[in-house]
Amino acid sequence: MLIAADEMLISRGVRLTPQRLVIAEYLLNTDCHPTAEQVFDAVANALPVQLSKATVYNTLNMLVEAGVIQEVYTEPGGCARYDANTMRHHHFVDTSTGRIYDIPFEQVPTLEKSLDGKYKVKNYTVTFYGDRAEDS
Amino acid sequence: MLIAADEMLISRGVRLTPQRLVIAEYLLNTDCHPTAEQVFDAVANALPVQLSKATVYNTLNMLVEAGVIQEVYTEPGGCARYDANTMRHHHFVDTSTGRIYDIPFEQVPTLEKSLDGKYKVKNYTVTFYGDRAEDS
DNA sequence: GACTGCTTTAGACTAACTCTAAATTTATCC
DNA sequence: GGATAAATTTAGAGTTAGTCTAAAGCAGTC
Ligand SMILES: [Mn+2]
Ligand SMILES: [Mn+2]
Ligand SMILES: [Zn+2]
Ligand SMILES: [Zn+2]
Repeated sequence: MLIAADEMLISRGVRLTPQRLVIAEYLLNTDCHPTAEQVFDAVANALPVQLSKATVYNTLNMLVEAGVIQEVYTEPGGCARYDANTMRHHHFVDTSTGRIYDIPFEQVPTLEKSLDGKYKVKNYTVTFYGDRAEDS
Repeated sequence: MLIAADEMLISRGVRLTPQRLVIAEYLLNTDCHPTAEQVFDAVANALPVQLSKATVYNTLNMLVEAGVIQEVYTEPGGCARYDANTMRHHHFVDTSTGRIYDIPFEQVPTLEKSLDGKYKVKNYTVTFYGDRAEDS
């Protein structure tokens, strides 16, 4: 069953528009970490009007601000990807397929405390690269 | 004392040109992880000729290929930074100054083994964000 | 129905590169 | 040293992933 985007947006104080609804609905129901371009392609023809790229970017930035999604960068020098998994988690990039998998935060030892007192760590990112077996 | 860029380049089979020499010399003697723009600004007037941005980018890519430097991305969506520290290491970004510090690899617990058998980890990156005290 | 304040749109603009084609430099051979 | 060939550099055009702008569309309020 689909996660209800309308309730999610309303609960975060975001005004509903058809554009916002389809974009949020798409993101809330995929785990494929799409780019802005991929979001545009996926939702454009679910709308009766011509969708603008500016609206896609504006909406994605809005959803990030509202805490509905996260912006993630997994490829050095690559473009932003969008992720409705807002739990703190890590990423694994399958370097042969390009697919991105979520790695639960608890599955990896915590690193905050590994730096000495000189560094006050507020946040950190871990991205793994390699091959994932059983790629179904 | 300065690290000798000419020997380093020759030993890697890179042809010497004045442009390559000043760029490599600059990078081998700083730990500030400069952007291409900053490299350009730092070396441009050490040369008797007009330096082209294309040469800076070409040379940086060359030095990466030759293993003399590393390209690192520490800010989400930000541009490439160049790093003559080619040891495997982590980065700490001071979010108030933007300065980037090297964190020795051994100072942080190894993460290769933390993922289950489904994932064959070939590489991973860890970037810390926060404040560094004693910022001299 | 007018006023107000979002929201959306097309397209101009930007930053960080990459590519191209011509000019310059460097290396090789005599 | 001079001819030739190959590599390098250069200015500027092109590209990609965005952001910004200004006008048009819509929604909620009086
Ligand atoms: Mn952004
Ligand atoms: Mn590159
Ligand atoms: Zn994710
Ligand atoms: Zn470094």
